[in-house]
Amino acid sequence: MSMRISELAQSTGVSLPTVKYYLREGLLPAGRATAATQADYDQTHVERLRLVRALADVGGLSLTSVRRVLQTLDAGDDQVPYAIGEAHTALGDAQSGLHADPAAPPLRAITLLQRLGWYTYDSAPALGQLEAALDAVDQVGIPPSDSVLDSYAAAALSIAETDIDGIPLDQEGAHGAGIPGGAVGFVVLATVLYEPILLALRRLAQAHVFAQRYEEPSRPGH
Amino acid sequence: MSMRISELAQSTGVSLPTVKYYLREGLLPAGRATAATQADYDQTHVERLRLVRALADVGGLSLTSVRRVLQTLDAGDDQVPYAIGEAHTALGDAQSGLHADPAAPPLRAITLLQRLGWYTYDSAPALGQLEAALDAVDQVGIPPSDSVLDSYAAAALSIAETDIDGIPLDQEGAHGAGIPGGAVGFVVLATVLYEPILLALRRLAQAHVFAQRYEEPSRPGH
DNA sequence: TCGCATTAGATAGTGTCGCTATCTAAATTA
DNA sequence: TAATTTAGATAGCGACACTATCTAATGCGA
Repeated sequence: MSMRISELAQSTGVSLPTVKYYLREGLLPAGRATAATQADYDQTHVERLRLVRALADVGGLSLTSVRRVLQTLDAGDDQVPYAIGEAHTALGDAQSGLHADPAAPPLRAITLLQRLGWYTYDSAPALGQLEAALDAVDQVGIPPSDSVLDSYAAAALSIAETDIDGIPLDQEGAHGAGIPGGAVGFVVLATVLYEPILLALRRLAQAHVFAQRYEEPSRPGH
Repeated sequence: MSMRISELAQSTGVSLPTVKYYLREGLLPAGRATAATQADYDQTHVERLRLVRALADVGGLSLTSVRRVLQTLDAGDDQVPYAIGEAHTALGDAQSGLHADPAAPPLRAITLLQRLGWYTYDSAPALGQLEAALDAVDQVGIPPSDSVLDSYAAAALSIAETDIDGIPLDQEGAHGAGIPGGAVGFVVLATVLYEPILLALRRLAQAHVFAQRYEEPSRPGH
């Protein structure tokens, strides 16, 4: 299904100048050139473009991080045991401006994981993120108790099991042709794109629990 | 404990020009003026400044969102039943660039909540966020099954219960003097600042589950 | 008391990010 | 053939979060 650049823009809702910009930035592969001023695009471009927008808008990644994720996806290294590591490396510390002192070892995070009995590999970017988050929260004066951390960890573990269960074992996944399948691809996408779902559900659950506990005839909200 | 602006900057690790910028932007209250070119700052300023940095850096909020959160905190409306609503309103859609069509009702989100039997109040910003996230994830080709959503929801519910349990019932909370206590304050801060902890734990849990399942004595061959 | 550093307050400049606009020459399509 | 579209290049723009500079007043130290 061949299309021109203007159709590609139209069918994804992305403006034409932006499509050109993504091409320049290497976020979208060039079309098949048919002449000096003409190129053909197809369904893979549509899917790739939608993926870029999803990672940027929903996942909140910078275009630099999007590019890194796409590279990991394209590498197609579908060795399941490495998928998580590669996924998290691709995401890097893109998630937030958490950096603390990258030199200092994330002691509190490591201590917590040991208490939980979780496997750790020291270079995990998430360790640094966890450490920075714990530090910040302490400084603000609302340090989570160990039991709160345990609750969070238990919930995180259950989510992670759901995530891992979802990994497609057949190499080429079910998703679109513009998006490499396999374990790495799935893990990257699920990690980033299910995140906002989880966060939204947490907030909705807060409202639900709240309503239940403080049930009153009059409605909250405004 | 009185201090000058340069000490305030020093003791928080924020550059002096940035402190002045925050003062201009209304993110930090002015010091007590002692003369035309002199003002005193104290511990509340230190705490407020740390809070601003935590919300911005760890929570990933824009300074505009930070200002909104601070206003909610300062309003000091500690009516427990409204805390969640106000907290989420203050956070608004600051979390990500999720906006979809704000006119269209978030049908899928509402349907999901009904299936879960969760209380909904229609204006919840999180509903729109959930809807946008679900849409995006579908378009990319990795739609979550109902059972995945149920798992996520169960985990979210358990986290929310932990969150609500943590609300200090005594009005003025235990945290610093620069940070209003009470239910609204706690909920706002816990919602934003525990988020990165949860996300980091999820990733670490993924690595843990992964390691357990694919445990192998030697490196897997090719 | 002299003199230098610090300060408040105002205004202007900087660098990054994610586009958006314009231009040219070639090719397509009507 | 004339109008439109395109690739490719270059330049501009608006938001954001600072950062720098200036002025006049003040503190504080010797």
